[in-house]
This record gives sequence, C-alpha cells and structure tokens, in this order.
Amino acid sequence: MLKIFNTMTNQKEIFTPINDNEVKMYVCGVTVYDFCHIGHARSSIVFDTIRRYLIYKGYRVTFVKNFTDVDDKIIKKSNESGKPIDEVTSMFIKAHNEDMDKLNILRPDYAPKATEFIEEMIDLCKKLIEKGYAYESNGDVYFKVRSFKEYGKLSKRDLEDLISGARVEVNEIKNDPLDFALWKKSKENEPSWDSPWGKGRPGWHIECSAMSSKILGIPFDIHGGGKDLIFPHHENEIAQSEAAEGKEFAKYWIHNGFVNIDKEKMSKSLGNFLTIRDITKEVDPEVLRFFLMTTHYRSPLDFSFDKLYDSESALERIYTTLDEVDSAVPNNKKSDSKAEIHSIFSKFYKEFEYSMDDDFNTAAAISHIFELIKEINILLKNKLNEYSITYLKEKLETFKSTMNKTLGILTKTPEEWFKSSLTMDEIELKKYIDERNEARRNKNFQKADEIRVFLQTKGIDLLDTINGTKFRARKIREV
RNA sequence: GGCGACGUGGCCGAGUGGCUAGGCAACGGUCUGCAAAAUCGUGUACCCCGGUUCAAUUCCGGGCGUCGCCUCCA
Repeated sequence: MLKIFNTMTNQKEIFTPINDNEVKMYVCGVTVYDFCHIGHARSSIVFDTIRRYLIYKGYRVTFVKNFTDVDDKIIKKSNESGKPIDEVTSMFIKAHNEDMDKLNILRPDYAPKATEFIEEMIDLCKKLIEKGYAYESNGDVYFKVRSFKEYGKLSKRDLEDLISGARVEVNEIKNDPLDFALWKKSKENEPSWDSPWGKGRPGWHIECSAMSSKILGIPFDIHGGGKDLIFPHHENEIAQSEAAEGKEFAKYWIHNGFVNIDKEKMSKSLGNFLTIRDITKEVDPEVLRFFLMTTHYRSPLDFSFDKLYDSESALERIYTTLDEVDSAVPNNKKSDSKAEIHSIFSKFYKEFEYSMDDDFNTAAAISHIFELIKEINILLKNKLNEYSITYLKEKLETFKSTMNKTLGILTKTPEEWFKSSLTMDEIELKKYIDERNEARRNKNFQKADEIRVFLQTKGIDLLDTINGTKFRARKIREV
C-alpha cells in the first residue's frame, strides 16, 4: 500500500487516485535563464522516480512539467547578453533537456511553456475579477488575498503572521500589501501581450494554475516542486485556482528538500551553486543520480565531491558483482541453487517495494540492493553449476531492468561501466597485459608486478582469472 | 519576531518502544605467485536533562545546537 507524505495535511496518507488507476501529476519546472544546477537535478530526479514507481505499480501516469519562459530574470539575461528573449529561452530549454536526458529522466508527457498559455491566463484573471477575487489597478491585476478564506492552508500561515513578517512588498498600487500580481503592466522593451487591461505580461503564479487546469483538469492527483515553492508560489496557485473554479485544485502536495553546500542552501543568490554540467564532467551522470537518491527526498542533502565519490564506489560495488556473475565459472555439482536464488530475489522485491511504498524511501530501497548483492556474492563464492548460473543471470537481467524502470539506475553493462573510465587505448593496454602474462609464465614476478603497479597508477586494475587476465578501469581521485 | 525541519558509530545515511539497516573508509583472517574483487571478523551509534514504561535512540516536556521558509529560488 503506497503512502505519500502530503504537505497539505502534514502527514503520510494512503495514496488513492481520483480516478481508478489514473494518476495526473504536475511539477513546477524551471525558469529558463541559466543552466540547471544540482538542486534542479534533485527535484527532477525525485519526481521522475515517483513517476517511474507509480508506473511500476500499474498506474497510468500523465506527467506535466512546465517551462517558465517569461520572467524578470530572463529579461535581465537578455539585456545583459544582447540576445533576444526567445533565443535565451530556447537555448536554456535545449540545455535543460540535454541535462535531464543525461540523468535518465523521462521526458514529461507535456512540457508546456508559459508563453503558450497567455490566453488561458487572461481568461483566468477575468474570471477572478468577475467573481470578486481580483481587481485591476493601473494596468496590473492583483489577487485579493483576504477574499480567499483558506489562504495559508498549505504553508500553515495566517495572514497576521505574514504582515508581522514585514517582508511584504509595500506598493501604493495594491489595495492590501498581501495581494499578489496576476498580471503586470509591461514596461517599455519588455515582452507584452494585449489584454483587457492594456499591454502586459503574466505574473509568475498564474501560469501554473492555467497550464495545469488546461492540460490535466482539476482537481488532479499530485502537485510537486521544491520546498521553497510551498510559499508563496503553491499557496498562490491554490488561491487562484480554487477561487476561480470553486473546487479543490490538487489532492497530494509533494515537496523535495534542498541541496546544501556546507550546510547552507545552495542558491543563485548565494552564488554557491554547481551545475549539472559541472558534476557530470567529474563523474558518470548515474553516480549523481544514485547519490541524490541515497537521502530521503524530503530531507536536506549536503553535497560534496567526497560524498559523490563515496557513491561512485558504492555503485561500483554493484557493477563489480554484475561483472563477476557475467564471468562466473560453473562447477560440476549436480544440485542446483535455483530455489535459493529465487528466494533471495523475491525477498529483495518484497523489501524494495515495502521501502518505496513508504513515501518513496529510496535510501532504504537502495540498502536492500546491497543486501541482495551480498547474497549473490556469497552464492558466487560457493560456486554454482551451469544451470544455476544461467538462472541467476536471467534473474539479474530482470533486476537490472526493474531498477532502471523504477530508480533509473543500473542502465549500463558492467563492461560499459568499467571501460568508461579507461584512460589508455585498449590496444596499448592489451600489450601491457600480454607482456605481463609472458613475464608471469617465466616466473618473472618482479616484472609482472611492475606492470601491475604501473597500470594501477593509470587507474587500471588487473584481475587474473581462470579465463585469463581482465581489467577494470576506475577514475583516479586525488586523496 | 512568526512558522517549520533536523541533531544516529571515523564519514554519509535509513529506521525502530525490546530483534545486525545499508554504503564509504580503517584494521585483522581467508583466498591469490603478488594483487584486485569477494568473504568472515572487529569497532560497545543514536545532542543534553527530566518524565512515561518492565524496557526509549525511538513517546512526552524542557534545554542546547544546526538549518530552512516568511523576497526571486528546485
């Protein structure tokens, strides 16, 4: 039974879709004015994994993630770089998609851009004005926060606290400092669209209300994003949509924790951010994905390269075992281990699902992968007959494909994994291996060891097996 | 100031009212010509102080500390 922590109720709830086995989810995407950082990576991976797991559980999932392509920061970027706005946005959308593909994140079913839904946003503003929830002032349109009784229900705030926070913008044009913009009058040289209130552009929150309602209809099942979006963004979305439609907006609200660097939130304004590209220059993208899943999605996650390298070693442990199975040598035993192999895997799947069902506890799920790996290593140590090895290989294929389908990891063959870090031409490496084996045959172990040590400095380990010498390459890390 | 989260062994990180999470690193044994990998073993983990309980790291109260939101932000 799948349980999900719902920000709205502040507790884990049993997940029940609105319509049978159909799940509609909307996740707030990125504002496209720069490369994605690892905070974006975390959020994307969290919701991709949720989506994948829901599909695995047999739900038909419709997944929407938007692009915010009209915004102050984009305008600023455009002015600074001298590039037209649509050039800036299309470039960063392309970069975004490349990064997401690298991280094995499934493309959304819908990836709407805000600028494609201007008409819907204007309609929504009109509706809110008609119903008395919004007003026009000097070419802007504002949402009348005090008119929506349930304002604050998601972020658990009351209006008086917000005012005493004294962070609310003082603005002569607004009737009440709490009110927020639905539509903004455009200044000169800013992108603008015709509206009943003159030339303008949408406020930030309205786009998600308009796009989610249009594409999914409301209420829909899951709305997600980073924790920082709870207030004001999601609170405002709720206010707009529920005021306009008079019904619930979304049923389950899921928010992921931040990525920190040295215990501090990573953010643009602090300047302490690392892009996905910075990381994938150093490690395989799968390592980043794996690393981000070793912490529960709601907890803060402290990033460092050392921890990333720990994850690399951990993933390598899994690939090593897969590699060992590929090259396992059978014995002549009559009795096979099929029953034992079967029970190891069925235990694994049971525990894996139990963990994932508990609010997508990927960290616990991953621990069960290692328990499985250990069991397999013990089987290999005690040797298996040919029949058992074949059976084990079949089981592992299914396992790998399940891990890929759910967690989005173990996408490679062991061979691909161990060759990807190879710093030397394979033909050259072959020569060294042959030379060393020649030395070994002549019992010239000193020379053989020299070659081994030399290759180790290049990050290449040699393994002498019954089937000959093979190699495993790993990245060389400064200690 | 208001609201909220968290504090687990050298490091990271799940979880639980009593039963070995897991990973990385370290040390010792086995295996190996030597290695690597693997495996076995080792380290008396739950911020402090009270309370509830037969039993608390886990529940309750208080304290200390760290962090987040309240402004654009995944």
